[in-house]
Amino acid sequence: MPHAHLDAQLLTIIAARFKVLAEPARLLILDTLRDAEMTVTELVDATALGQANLSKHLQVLHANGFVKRRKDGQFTRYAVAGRDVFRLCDIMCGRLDAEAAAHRKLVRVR
Amino acid sequence: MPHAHLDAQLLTIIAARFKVLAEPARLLILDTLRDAEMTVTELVDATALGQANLSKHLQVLHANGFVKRRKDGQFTRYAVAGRDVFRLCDIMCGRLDAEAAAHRKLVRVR
DNA sequence: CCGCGGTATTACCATATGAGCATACAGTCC
DNA sequence: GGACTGTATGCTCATATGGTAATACCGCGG
Repeated sequence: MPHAHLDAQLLTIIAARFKVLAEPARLLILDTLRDAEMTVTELVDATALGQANLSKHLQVLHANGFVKRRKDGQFTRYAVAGRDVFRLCDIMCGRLDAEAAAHRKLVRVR
Repeated sequence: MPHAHLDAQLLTIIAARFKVLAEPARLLILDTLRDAEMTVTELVDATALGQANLSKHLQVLHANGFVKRRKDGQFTRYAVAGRDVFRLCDIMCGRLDAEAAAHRKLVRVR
């Protein structure tokens, strides 16, 4: 059967989620957290982002369910909430690869 | 083996791609084009977006490889370039479903 | 209790971008 | 060629948002 079209309101919500990932800094944070739980300070060191900036991005990521956090004394330890984020990035990268290949084919007509 | 971390420049490119999808209007366009090739005017009717606005969004979608276009006389017929866009949306929707379910579980403690 | 390190928040600026209008451009038919 | 339809492009405005500095908050150790 044909696909049911999406409601306008749902589209807005989905767009908002994509917007969270539409930011190099946030992708960097997610990539840095890929295999390890880290504190904010550790992230500051690892990413070279400002502390306030980082903290705000972490709030956004958390509010949208991309990272989970855990209070540990005076520290806050962040980790990615699920692997599907990376699946999204992988698909995007796949698109980039395909385009790059197509480009090469156009340029080098051998 | 552990995953290789992504280059900052690549992250910027990926973010730019996500940004294209971070817009309800563009998602609406893609959804409208899901199963059919359409002209700009048809899209204006189907989406209730302004013509100029629509045309600009189509340029963005095309520049980023999400739609392909075909000149047909004085018409320009647009179509989705690949199905992977919908895979991206499906993953996002899956996330939303999971959160909704978790919410219900929290609210209705039965 | 007080200072301190770790984190979150607020205020501010600069920038980016979506919407809409007007207009330019292109192809078709008379 | 001129009028008309279809599409793209500039321009302007309003808004949203990322970066940063200053500061508030919070838990811990002395």
